[in-house]
Amino acid sequence: MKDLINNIKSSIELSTEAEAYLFSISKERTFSKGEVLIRQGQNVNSNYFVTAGCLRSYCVDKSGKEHTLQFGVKNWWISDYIAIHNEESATLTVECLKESTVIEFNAKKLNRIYELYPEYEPFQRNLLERHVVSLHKRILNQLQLTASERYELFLVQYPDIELFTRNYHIASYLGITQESLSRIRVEKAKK
Amino acid sequence: MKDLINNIKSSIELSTEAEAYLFSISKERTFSKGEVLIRQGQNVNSNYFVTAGCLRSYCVDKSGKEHTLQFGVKNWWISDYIAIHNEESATLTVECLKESTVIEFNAKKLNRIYELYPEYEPFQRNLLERHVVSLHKRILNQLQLTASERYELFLVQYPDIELFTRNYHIASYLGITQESLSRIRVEKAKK
DNA sequence: ATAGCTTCTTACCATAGGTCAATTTTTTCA
DNA sequence: TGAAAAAATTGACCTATGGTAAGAAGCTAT
Repeated sequence: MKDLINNIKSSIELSTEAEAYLFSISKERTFSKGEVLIRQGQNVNSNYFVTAGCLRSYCVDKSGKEHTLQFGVKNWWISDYIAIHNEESATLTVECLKESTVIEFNAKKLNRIYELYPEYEPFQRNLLERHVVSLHKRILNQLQLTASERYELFLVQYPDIELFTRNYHIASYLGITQESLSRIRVEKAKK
Repeated sequence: MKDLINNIKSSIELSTEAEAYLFSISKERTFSKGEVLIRQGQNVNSNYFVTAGCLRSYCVDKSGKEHTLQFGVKNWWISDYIAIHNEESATLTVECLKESTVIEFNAKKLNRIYELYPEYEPFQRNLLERHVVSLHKRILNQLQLTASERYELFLVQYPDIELFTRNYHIASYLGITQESLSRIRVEKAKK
């Protein structure tokens, strides 16, 4: 929880009251590899701030294939924002890829922080702006790069993630099959 | 400009002072087909709210291919948010696809509205949240749908856009070539 | 340590979509 | 309105990536 408070305080001034509120609506939790935090189809009540470990959010299409939307690593937030924003049940599943510690927020209560402590707004705005920028970049990369270029870039963006992800986690993030990723790795090793 | 004020007032309460500030940092402008509002490589000073018409933002890759990031239609904002947020020169070009009316904001001055009139924050937060949600959906669609499924979805999302876009505008948004889009249309017509 | 999973690799073939080039259609504007 | 330019279509061929299936390698739990 300290991690998050520091993270927030590095960009805005947070009153003791607001800090106390954040405490009161959250809970530090630890999940082990394979555990599911949010399950496609069920209600989404939580928004998670990752303090350690690695998680991912993905959806499963009609043919059963998984598609990874996001990896959640230290100091990132993860949840199903489509569901939260539209007040629908989850379109995504969030699962834990290695032992992780997160701060679980009640999404509805977190959303009330803006009325209660408007000082929090700039923090969230900055977060959302950065998120939009990274999504824009991801879309442009998907449009213009080949699979192996996307993989190279992925390795730069998430340097250690290969240590605790399965091949198909990465492949399904890049938009290719695990077999193709395997072939790409072989080609890369040849050089 | 009325359009925008109404748009804002439909979700938040806006003081007369804040309204006056918005007026003071913006200017209604009209662009005709083919005009460029922001050019890749140059400085980005503006953020545009579209009141009529249609624009698009795109980047050009090393091999000269264009990739459309976004279409800007009535009541949407368009600019190069990568450049604005990172304070870099433009990675995108924004061009006008048909005669359009926009409200041009000075991006830096618009950014000061949060200190001056914090009441504006919830409006922007809602906008950013919706934007994030639509980008998440777009990424998931790109990962799981075929080219022709993406085209069908596109037609639902932007019903009238085919009237004033070129084939390759749409193709480069969907991540295919214009030739492929042409073939997809032929197949669709056969049914 | 080893049985039993899960994941990864590899080989072969299939296919969606890309490339190039010629032709037709549409748009633009003098 | 009609010539020139731009865009769209089409055909022949190509390539990156997918699908399937079998075997190899890695984990996990007793």
